[in-house]
Amino acid sequence: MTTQMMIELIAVLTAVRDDVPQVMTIDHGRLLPSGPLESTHRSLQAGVRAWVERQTGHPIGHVEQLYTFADHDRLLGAEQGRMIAISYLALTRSHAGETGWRDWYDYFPWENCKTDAGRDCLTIIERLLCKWVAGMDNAAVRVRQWQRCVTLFAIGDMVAWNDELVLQRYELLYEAGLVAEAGCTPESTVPGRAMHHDHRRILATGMARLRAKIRYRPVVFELMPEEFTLLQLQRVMESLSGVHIHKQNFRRLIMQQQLVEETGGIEEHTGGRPARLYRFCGEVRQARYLAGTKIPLAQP
Amino acid sequence: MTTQMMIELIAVLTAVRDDVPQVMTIDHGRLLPSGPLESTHRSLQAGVRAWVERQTGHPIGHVEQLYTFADHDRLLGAEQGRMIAISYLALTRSHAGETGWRDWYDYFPWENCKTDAGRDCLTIIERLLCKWVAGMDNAAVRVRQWQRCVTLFAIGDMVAWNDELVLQRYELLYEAGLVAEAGCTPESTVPGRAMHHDHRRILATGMARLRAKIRYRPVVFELMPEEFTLLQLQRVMESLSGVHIHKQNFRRLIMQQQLVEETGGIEEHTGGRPARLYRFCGEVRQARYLAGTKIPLAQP
DNA sequence: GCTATTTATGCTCATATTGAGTATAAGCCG
DNA sequence: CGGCTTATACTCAATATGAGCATAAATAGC
Repeated sequence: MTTQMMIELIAVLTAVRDDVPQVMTIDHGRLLPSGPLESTHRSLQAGVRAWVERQTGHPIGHVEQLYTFADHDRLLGAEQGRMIAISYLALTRSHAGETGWRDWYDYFPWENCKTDAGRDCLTIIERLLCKWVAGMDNAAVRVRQWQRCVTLFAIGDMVAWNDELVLQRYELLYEAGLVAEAGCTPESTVPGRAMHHDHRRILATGMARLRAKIRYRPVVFELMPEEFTLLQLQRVMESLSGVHIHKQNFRRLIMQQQLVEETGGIEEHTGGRPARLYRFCGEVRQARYLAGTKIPLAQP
Repeated sequence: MTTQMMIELIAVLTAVRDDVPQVMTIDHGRLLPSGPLESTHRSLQAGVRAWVERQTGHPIGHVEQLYTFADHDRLLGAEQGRMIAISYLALTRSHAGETGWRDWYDYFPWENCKTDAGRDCLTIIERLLCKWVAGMDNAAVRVRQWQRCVTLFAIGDMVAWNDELVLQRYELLYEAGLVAEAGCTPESTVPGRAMHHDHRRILATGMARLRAKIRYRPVVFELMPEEFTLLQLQRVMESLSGVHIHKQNFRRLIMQQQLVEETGGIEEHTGGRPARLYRFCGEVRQARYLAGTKIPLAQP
């Protein structure tokens, strides 16, 4: 009855470079950093850190658990028992061009609504989903699924785009047969890079978690350099969420929450008036850290 | 190097009975329902459902993953490899007095700030924590730990009580040696029932997750009967969060979000004017479901 | 030097949301 | 009937939010 299991640790390691969110990959972008839990690992987190740091050389800041999977897809041999995958979200500061980093939006172009490429991709998806539901026999099912498409992809502006529904959107596209999870279908009809196994889905889970978390916890600062201007901070937030932010309101909210303090330094090369430099000071203000953070994320 | 693992599934099954949140236990309240993942289970969720329904007879509504643990405390024998525990939060409607149900606040009396018993417990904790930090050598550490106590337990009204920090509070008490996790220390100085292994900690994780989730997703309705009055709904929310809610504002927010619709029925025996009965209608309004829910949770 | 352009930063204003309270309705109990 | 309870509608002030105007201070082109 009871079977022994193999445990695999998988990391969605994210950094932001030149205002583009990136994820660490191996195998030419087809796999996330991952490896089996070993007896030398003192804990699951330690195991993830070991695997990731072996591949990047970076110390990782924030690490948090994402999800534990054990689908029947993940069966090993009949006698060997099942494979269980424990996934983690890890954040690190900007890197100096090591290999393995790939843009988030290479895998999920439709999630980058800020850019023309993202909007074009959404147009394609809209048409394909329309065709998908049109081909359904049952009218009630057709209506319900179209409703789902409309809310998830904000079709027709009836509903606002919700940037946190990365996973739900991916799963809808997967159900509709518009993405190839295993990468073995070269005629995948929606733009975007595929990954092996369910790694693309795990990446979606990590993106969704991070987009949700930056709204109420000051985790963005794990991705920022020691000193930064407020516009740099805003650009990072925007690139992660894929949504525009009203500049003046963003500053207002950041300042009034006292998450940052001036370093006294000035960034000269802004292309305009020089900007003040700030540093994160929420670590010491533990009260505020636990109380949570608010970020204004407006619609395009 | 790579070791095989035993997987244990653990459920924090919650229901609300007579406005008191309860958790399903076994072994006279000393363990959460749990059992090993078996090869007959089609998925992890299915395994949890199987274990829980075997013990309660109830169909469970909402099930969501909480956390996966693999502490070194959880070692089996040297050769047998480690034990991994995957915990789940499960919700079910009110039950008719089966055995095994225990009040949340038997284990965490201090989390029930609404009641006098809860406030008394907090007074005791405040004194004990004060003594704990006073006994520290390093002044800097003492200040930092006292700051932590103040923010987590809202000591001295400098910070508002945050009902979601159940786990952080428990871990602080544990660090301070004020609770006995294994239940083998009869002289545990803080009120509250103990559990075996780390089950009390897992319960804390579940409580924290549920308290956080009811604020932005309509999961409360999983705990409600088919028809209910708005006061009944409010009482359930209050008992889960352990915090008072302003009645009129609560109604306003629930109504304007259109999460419920009138059934046309009337609850006569309210002790005052009869109340209208409502039912949850958010399942059909998927847009609103995905968009999220807001609940006003004020301070005492 | 002057002007257009760019970014930084301060401030205003209408609107929406929230917290708190008042007022009235409609049942029960003695 | 008056006194109690709960239900429900509405008001009002304080805050928060979304959107925009205005000014400051740099650079680039002429």
